[in-house]
Amino acid sequence: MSEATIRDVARRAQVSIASVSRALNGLDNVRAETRDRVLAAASELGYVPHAGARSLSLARAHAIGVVLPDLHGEFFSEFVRGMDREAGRRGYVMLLSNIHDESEQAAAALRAMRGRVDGLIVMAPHLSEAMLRRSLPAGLPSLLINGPEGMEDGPTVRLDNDAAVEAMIAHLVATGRRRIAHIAGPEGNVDARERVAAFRASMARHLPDADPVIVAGDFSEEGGEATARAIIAGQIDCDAVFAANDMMALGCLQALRSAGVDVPGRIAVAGFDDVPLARYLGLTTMRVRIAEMGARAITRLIDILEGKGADDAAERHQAELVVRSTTGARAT
Amino acid sequence: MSEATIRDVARRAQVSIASVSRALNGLDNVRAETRDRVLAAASELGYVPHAGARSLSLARAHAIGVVLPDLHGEFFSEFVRGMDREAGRRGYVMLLSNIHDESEQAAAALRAMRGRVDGLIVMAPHLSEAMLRRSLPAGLPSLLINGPEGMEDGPTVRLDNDAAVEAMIAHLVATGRRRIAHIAGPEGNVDARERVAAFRASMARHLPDADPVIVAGDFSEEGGEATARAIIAGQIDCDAVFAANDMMALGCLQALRSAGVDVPGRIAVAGFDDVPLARYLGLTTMRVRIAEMGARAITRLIDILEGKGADDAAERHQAELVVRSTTGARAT
DNA sequence: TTGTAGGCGTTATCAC
DNA sequence: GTGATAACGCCTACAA
Repeated sequence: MSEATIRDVARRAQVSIASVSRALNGLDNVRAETRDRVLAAASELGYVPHAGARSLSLARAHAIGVVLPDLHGEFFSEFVRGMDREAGRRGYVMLLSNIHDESEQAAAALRAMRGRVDGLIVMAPHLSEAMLRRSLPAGLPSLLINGPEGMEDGPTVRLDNDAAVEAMIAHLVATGRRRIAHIAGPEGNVDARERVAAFRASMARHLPDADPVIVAGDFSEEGGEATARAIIAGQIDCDAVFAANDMMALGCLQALRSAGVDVPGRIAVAGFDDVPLARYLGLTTMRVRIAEMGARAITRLIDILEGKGADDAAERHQAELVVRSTTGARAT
Repeated sequence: MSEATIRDVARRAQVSIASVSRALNGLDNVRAETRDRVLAAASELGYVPHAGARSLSLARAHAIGVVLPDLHGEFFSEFVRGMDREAGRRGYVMLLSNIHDESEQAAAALRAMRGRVDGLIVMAPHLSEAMLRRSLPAGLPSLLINGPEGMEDGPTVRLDNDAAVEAMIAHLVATGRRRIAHIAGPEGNVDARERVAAFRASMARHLPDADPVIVAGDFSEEGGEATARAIIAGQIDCDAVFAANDMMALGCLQALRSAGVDVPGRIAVAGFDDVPLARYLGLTTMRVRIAEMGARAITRLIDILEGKGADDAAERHQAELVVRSTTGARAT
């Protein structure tokens, strides 16, 4: 019942455990015949090396810890898939952990990783820099994804929100929009903050005379619907809505249309992320290649772990403008 | 730089490592003053126990391995979230691994878990029984989710496809449908197979005179569209389509509607899973509470690990009929 | 109450 | 080429 150990294999093959280890790890200083005996014994016993013991002895777990906030749907699954694939390719396993809030629980999740992983990937758009510095285990190399500002002293991967927002504003302006409103994400979120700032900057560049309208939102459909109601009620005057994510854009889109507002005839609607729903409903948006970001994070972290040179770069990934039917030309 | 060990704490607190261990693990046979000295030393050094070493000595890793096929979107993320939450609550971490095909790679992924986890949760709707028996590590308790038939000798969680299909057929029949077509999923998939069989049985019960139409599909939108084309071309005569998952149902729905077919007036469309898109587009479907299934799997596995009695039950989870606008009354 | 020592399953450094 | 043996970091009898 209990698993065979290297000792059992040694006994059965009539050799020392040292030889078993050598044979199984493919070292060349073993006689061919010895190797065969060991291999045979191992397979007869169904022996599988104990990864825990192995990593203790090697001081290498061949595992990386991934700490994520509450992500949803395609975003989460694509991200994890990208990481898992790359990790698997390099011979690492992935230890996944969700953190839900700012509290102790996050620190605990990080602590629980010590001694089981060789490095950490942390996505924490809502954690503060102080919090992060306090709870990141000292000896563990870690890479931050979309982390808070001011943590660029270590390796980092993040979305280039400035370029993305600029691309969208340029598109809206090019298709004749002049009064563009932005639905922002939650304040605690770094991406949301960056997008608002980028929106301001971009608007100042393209439409210096316009007064940029910014509506508060929370990344949920409901936020978009509220904005739509305000537009319909005449409280917001705009000919385009650019939401900080797709769900808000879709909520807004649906509310506008069911109120009989012509989209894109009278008002253009655009989002951010390119969730499947966006494609399905023809929403213009910025596509984020999240699986790729995950894979890159893993690649860089493993490169660091395996000593392919220090790497403290702040890598920015570009989003891609996807024009669909919610931002066509405006009605004249 | 390199992490402090229990020895460093012992030295600093001027006690033996045994006392450190006792103090840190909350055993009561330590003098209060000793405990305080240890705690102080530990926190000064920022000491965090080495989980790997700990699990080697305890023979318990407090980790469970989760092996999944290629799942997508909300299905994957909800499932993982359900498991992660429950695991975290019980003090376990989750080791995630995707397997993509039937080959060696699956066996390797399972092997890589040995010595790092206490138990395994395997979701493998596409692996054969033989394959599974061959590669499941002997000494590792494992629980199968939606596994192949014939593996009910161990603990198991699966969807009750029979009841789900029966509920949907009953609903369709009750709303006046008589010629119901089923779009099946890929043949290698257990759920798809079960749904086809259940469809046959259910049809025989409700409409013994009807000749059940079954169209091949592959769980993708495209499969649904093909079916829609066949219907429009008159190759399939039906007044209702019940697809084995939502994506196919949605593909079919969209193709039908854009060809001007009245849904549900002329043809009713129903799916399976209740993905967010289904809710959004008003698709009638069977809701699968996947997070709950994940949580239950974790709960049961941990109960087994912690010796709360053996548990070889084959637990079936019920899906829930969600009636929306694609299956209203038919036009008369 | 505390400390010493052995063991968990490996790998690596020595001798031989 | 092979075999003892000392780590790796922790827990836990057993002794004191």
